Amino acid sequence: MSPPRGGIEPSSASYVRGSIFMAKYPFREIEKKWQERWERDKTFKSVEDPAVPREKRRYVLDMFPYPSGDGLHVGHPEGYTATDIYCRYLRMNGYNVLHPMGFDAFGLPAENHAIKTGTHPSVTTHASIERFRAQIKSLGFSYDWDREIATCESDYYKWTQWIFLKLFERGLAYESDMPINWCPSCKTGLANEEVKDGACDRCGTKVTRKRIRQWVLKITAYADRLLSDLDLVEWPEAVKLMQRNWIGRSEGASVVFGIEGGTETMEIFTTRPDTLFGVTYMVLAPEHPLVHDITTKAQHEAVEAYVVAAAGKSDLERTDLAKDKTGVFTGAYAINPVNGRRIPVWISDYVLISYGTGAIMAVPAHDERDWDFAKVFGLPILQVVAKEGSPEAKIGTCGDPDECFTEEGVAVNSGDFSGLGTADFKQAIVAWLEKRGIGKRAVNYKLRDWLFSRQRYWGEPIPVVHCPSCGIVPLPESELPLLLPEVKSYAPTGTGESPLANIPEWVNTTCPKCGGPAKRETNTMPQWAGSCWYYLRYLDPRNGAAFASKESLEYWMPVSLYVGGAEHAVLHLLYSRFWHKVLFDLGAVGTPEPFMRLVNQGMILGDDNQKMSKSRGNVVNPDEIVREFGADSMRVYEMFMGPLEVSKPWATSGLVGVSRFLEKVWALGERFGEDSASAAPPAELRKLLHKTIKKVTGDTATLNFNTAISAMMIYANELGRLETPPRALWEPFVLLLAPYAPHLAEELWERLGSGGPASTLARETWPSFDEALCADEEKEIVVQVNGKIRDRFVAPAGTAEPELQATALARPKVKEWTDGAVVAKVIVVKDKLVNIVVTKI
RNA sequence: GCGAGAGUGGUGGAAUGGCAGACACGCCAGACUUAGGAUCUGGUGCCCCCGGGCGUGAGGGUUCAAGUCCCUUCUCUCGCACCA
Repeated sequence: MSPPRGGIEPSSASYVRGSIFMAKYPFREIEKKWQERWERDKTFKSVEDPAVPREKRRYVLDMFPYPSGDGLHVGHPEGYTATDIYCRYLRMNGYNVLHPMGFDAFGLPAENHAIKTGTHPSVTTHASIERFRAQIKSLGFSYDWDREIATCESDYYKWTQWIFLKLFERGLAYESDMPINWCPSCKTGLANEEVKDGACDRCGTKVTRKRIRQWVLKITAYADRLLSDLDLVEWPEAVKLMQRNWIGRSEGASVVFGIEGGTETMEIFTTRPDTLFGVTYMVLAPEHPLVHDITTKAQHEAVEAYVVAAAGKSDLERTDLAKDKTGVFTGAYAINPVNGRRIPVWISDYVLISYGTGAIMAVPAHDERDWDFAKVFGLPILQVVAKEGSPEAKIGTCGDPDECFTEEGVAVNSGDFSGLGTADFKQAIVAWLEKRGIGKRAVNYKLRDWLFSRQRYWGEPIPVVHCPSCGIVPLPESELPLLLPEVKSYAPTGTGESPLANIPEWVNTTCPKCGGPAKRETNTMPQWAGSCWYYLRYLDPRNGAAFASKESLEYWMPVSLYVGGAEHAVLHLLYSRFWHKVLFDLGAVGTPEPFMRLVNQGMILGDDNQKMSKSRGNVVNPDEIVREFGADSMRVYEMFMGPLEVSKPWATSGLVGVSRFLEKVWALGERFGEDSASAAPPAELRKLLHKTIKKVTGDTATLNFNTAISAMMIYANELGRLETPPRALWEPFVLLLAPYAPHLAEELWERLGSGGPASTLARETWPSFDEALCADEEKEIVVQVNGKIRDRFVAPAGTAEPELQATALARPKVKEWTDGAVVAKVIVVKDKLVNIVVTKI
């Protein structure tokens, strides 16, 4: 292939129609050629070679995409490019690398599109997958495509269903008919994690409350391990913190209060058992079962009205912090176990039925929310904690407080406990309560069980049947996969029933246990189900007997590096960890955590610094970029924009700069000729080469791609100054560039005559550097007087401090600043600087 | 409100406590050119009496030396938000 030089005819393949831009190098031919060759030769196929020691294996994973109808946007390739560069770098360093790609293919967008257009979601999903795959391939990523998976394929979701059965067997999947978050637009229930600011995370519609039968996964049973095992993984602290906050562990005590004149008792959870003497009222959530039992006749009507009103409110209305507290007195009184005091029991929607016991002891003096409530209803406020060292703390008693004090301090007005510090009091009172059997140490979590069923069509059917005589019966494993049936209408019913409920021939079945007539479960699984374990299927994607063989699990797991967007910090990453731990307990996987290291790539914003969106009209289409500038330019630009982890705006002008760099490299390759082989490399450039190898090696290994590219640009610029680049300076550079611009590098490598038609540089040895050559023989020494730079001179590297000091002090320019002053101190930093501290006379 | 992160030229961004602004875009000047989002060379933080002075959101502090460490404060982004 002889590239055109100078003028290019419009008919040339390098001419891009609709653009006045003309490439100097034929990236389109080059990229096509190498992509075809990699595919033909299966260059990036991963094999479990037992000869490769464990420390030379890496599993590098991208968060797989949901193939939407819109195709890829420029944000997708950012993470994919990062992992691809890293994988190519690892292979050149002798690692055996597993780097797969697949598709998260069940989900609502395809189903909604199907309803609108009448095309089956399976058809649109497969079309989208085709499109995504082609787009991803156009960027030249080194995936092992033989391991591609799609979560909507029955040989994949067979194992999603299998894992569900395991969860069910272990009592981790159960039915419930609690009120749930319901999205009226998506017409399905949502998990807590899918609700953001009271709205559906997907479509933004305000969620309502609905009571329907649901499948729920007992993720709370793993709360403690999900929390503590965060210490095992190398993840961004921000993500760990988000998960810790989401799990929300809090330690305290549960305390039982008796009800006056009755046998009922009321259990509450508190993190401040040291404030028990300050309880002036109690509050039950409106849904609390005790409400009906203890409400007095006189209060019955008011209470009933409040309960009905609360039930009709959305969570958002109930949890709006700005609104005033509301509530109703039940007429009942509880007895404070620590002092026998009689305290009124109220109901209010500021107490949540789903946390703790759904009931609280109210200590208005030391809790903002109780304070607000007490102020609204004129309830007494009794201070029982005083600031350490305050006069109240000393005398152990005090008057009415005029503000709420929520910090720790010293107990007052607390009987024998007065004078104790908060921490000591907590220990003492828990012991006191435990001795009397009316309370104990307790731990509570914000984390709720995971609402797992969706009232929609395009998802994995839940593999259980409902039998009138046997109850809920799981399908035997041999009946998996339970296929998603073809339907004529997959429109959601909106009633809380899945469209599957309308297919009698599918719903009506026989009970696997008793053989009698039974009905299939008609809810489907949420989109998260398939993505919970896909990283395991890549290990052994065609295995019909297990989700993955023991050998493949043992060979590759855990994932060494996982790259994806921060939006999954809680959702996918928490769910996935949960399933993995269940599989670990089953002995099905060998590691407690799936993803050892996690990196979140930053978002690529539009050139207006706003989130890319169709409505803003600032979306950049990667296809156009690849067509006009080539995949290599796209890859290198996305990595050159800035650090991987931060958000940064797209600027096509910046892309042009990168494109020019690659063109310069191509032109350098053109200049490389016969005489290059023997040309002696200039010493300075040889040093620069070794410095560049060192910099690019270090920066690639640590994913600091932007500075690695900068180093390569500097080197290419210097190399460009030479008449003919010597081979010894050129070859290693081509290898350094290879992970970043693989198509261009392969072509240049081939032109170097390095191999036959089947060859590739994908497994060539990464260049090494000579540390001695990276060091400068001469150093520029900066001379400061009182911290300001006044002069500089060159000294041999390693010159001793006293010598540097003497040289600096003798410099005429320095003397101008030190004359007529007393040199108080001289600081010398070897190879760097001399700072002369003077005091004026 | 609570928690986390970030503020550096006209722009994206570089800087183990030791030359602030690498690299790139843009801009200016020149060269080459029928032409150009082409190429090459040089310049480009601000002010200036051309000696120098000032500069990393603002204000303080530690240090011989601070973009970097500490305190205060402002702004922006993200997460959580009556979880007792």
